[in-house]
Amino acid sequence: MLLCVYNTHSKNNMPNKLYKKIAKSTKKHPSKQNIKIAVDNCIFTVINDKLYILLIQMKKKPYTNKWALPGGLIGDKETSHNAALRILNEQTAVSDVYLEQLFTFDRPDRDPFGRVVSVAHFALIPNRGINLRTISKYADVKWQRVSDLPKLAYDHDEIVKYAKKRLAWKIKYTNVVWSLLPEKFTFTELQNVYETILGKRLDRRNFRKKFLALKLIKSTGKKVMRGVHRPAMTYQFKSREAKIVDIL
Amino acid sequence: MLLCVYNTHSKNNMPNKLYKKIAKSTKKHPSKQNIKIAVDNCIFTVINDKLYILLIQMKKKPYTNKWALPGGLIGDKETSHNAALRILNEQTAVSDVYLEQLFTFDRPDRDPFGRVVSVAHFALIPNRGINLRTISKYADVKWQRVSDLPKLAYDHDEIVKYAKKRLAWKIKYTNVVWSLLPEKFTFTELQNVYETILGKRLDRRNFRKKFLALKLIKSTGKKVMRGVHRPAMTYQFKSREAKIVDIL
DNA sequence: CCAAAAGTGTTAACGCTACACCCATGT
DNA sequence: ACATGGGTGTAGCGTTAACACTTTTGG
Repeated sequence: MLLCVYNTHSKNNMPNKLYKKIAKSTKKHPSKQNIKIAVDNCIFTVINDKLYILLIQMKKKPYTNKWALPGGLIGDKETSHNAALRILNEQTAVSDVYLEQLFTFDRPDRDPFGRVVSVAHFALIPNRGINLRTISKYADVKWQRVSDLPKLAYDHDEIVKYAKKRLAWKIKYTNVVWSLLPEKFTFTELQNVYETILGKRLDRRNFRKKFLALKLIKSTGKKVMRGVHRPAMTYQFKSREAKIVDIL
Repeated sequence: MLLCVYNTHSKNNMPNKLYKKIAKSTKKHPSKQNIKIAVDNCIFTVINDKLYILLIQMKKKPYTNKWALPGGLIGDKETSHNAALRILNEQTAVSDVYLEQLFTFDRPDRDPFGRVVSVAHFALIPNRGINLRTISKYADVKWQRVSDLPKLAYDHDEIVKYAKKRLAWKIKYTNVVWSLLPEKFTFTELQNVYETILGKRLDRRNFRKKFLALKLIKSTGKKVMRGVHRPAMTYQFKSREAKIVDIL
């Protein structure tokens, strides 16, 4: 099942005729404003019950070999949402993604190459055998444990900090967990995601009770072995769409 | 955050098609970007227990005489926050203001004059004898009841809709109410703000109990007459800073 | 038999909701 | 005296948090 999540602010009504009209009339804004606008993605996933974000390694000075969030300028006819999807696709080729606008970072000195305002985005993807690919612009790409982040380029430390907060909130008050999990998962796996993100242990019985009461997931009827012990029932989400539900 | 979820297996898989189109047309990073960046303010206040927002009346075509949110381009060395403050000041001359970034609206066709991305801001100000002033750029300025809004220019309807949601959330889960109230206020006034914003009536005793338990406000010791009935105690906030507290 | 995680209920404390009567004032 | 909003307490209910033993498997 392929899934794209769009927020309502990036409506899909962008007829090409309109682009042309816009292109023709762009001189009507008198200002000599010289600011570029970009997108940076904070992409989370869970691998072996640990939380990771995607980092790229930069080539250009003064950030040579520094790690940073993947990003890039927005196209003239592109929404920031689509720019974020495009950039996400450059590294991951995933399609099953939860994506939302995070915050716009605009300190005038945040980019040494000139004034660039960044519309940071926040993505959650399940770790289903994603093949990372490095594009020529970057030296490398990798998944980095969130609990062990290096100092990042630009103001990306700040963006990640903000994104972590948003993630903790999201997971508590919405059902976005589905976007971090494989299609079938055990209750322990589900709980581990919560414990990792919230940074605290939860009572197994209470967690199970509460989560089942939300009626978001159903048993698949199949059990799975996850080690030398009793097999665990697997579950799946009944529906994969964004909802606001008070979870924990 | 409002979300639309599209399943690409379904018949009407607009997003996926659109995504591919965009991905193709903007594959390479745009070297020369022609996008302006602006700020729009959604400024709330409470007057006589009713919720209002500040609107300006436009002069230029095609929006002549239409109402809109006050806004303007960001200066080359200015943060969007400061731009929002500057613009707020053009109309209101208030200093006691709660201001935060709301969302970045970036539909390519949102501005008929050219591509302008707007970092919408959200402001709450107390109604302490604010004198509105119209600047020459606009035909007029006014406070407009939120329950009775005209159709606005650009995508400002959408911005206001989003801001109203954010306000309802903020008032429930943080202590920002202080920014909508005068220094001293009665419990009924406080409750009226909540009822107006949440759009429902609240039980007087429970509201009082709950709010007092938060220990955010204290009695001033002075009573005030608000009509032909028993005088009411006035209260004030102990501290006027942003906190997250579960209120209602 | 042992280790290791899966699975399962009950109780006590707390918080929330619902609800009705007296008080202080100006006319 | 009366109309108007100000001010107050309690009881029932539902939700949450704390807590321990049995089951299933592979080695």
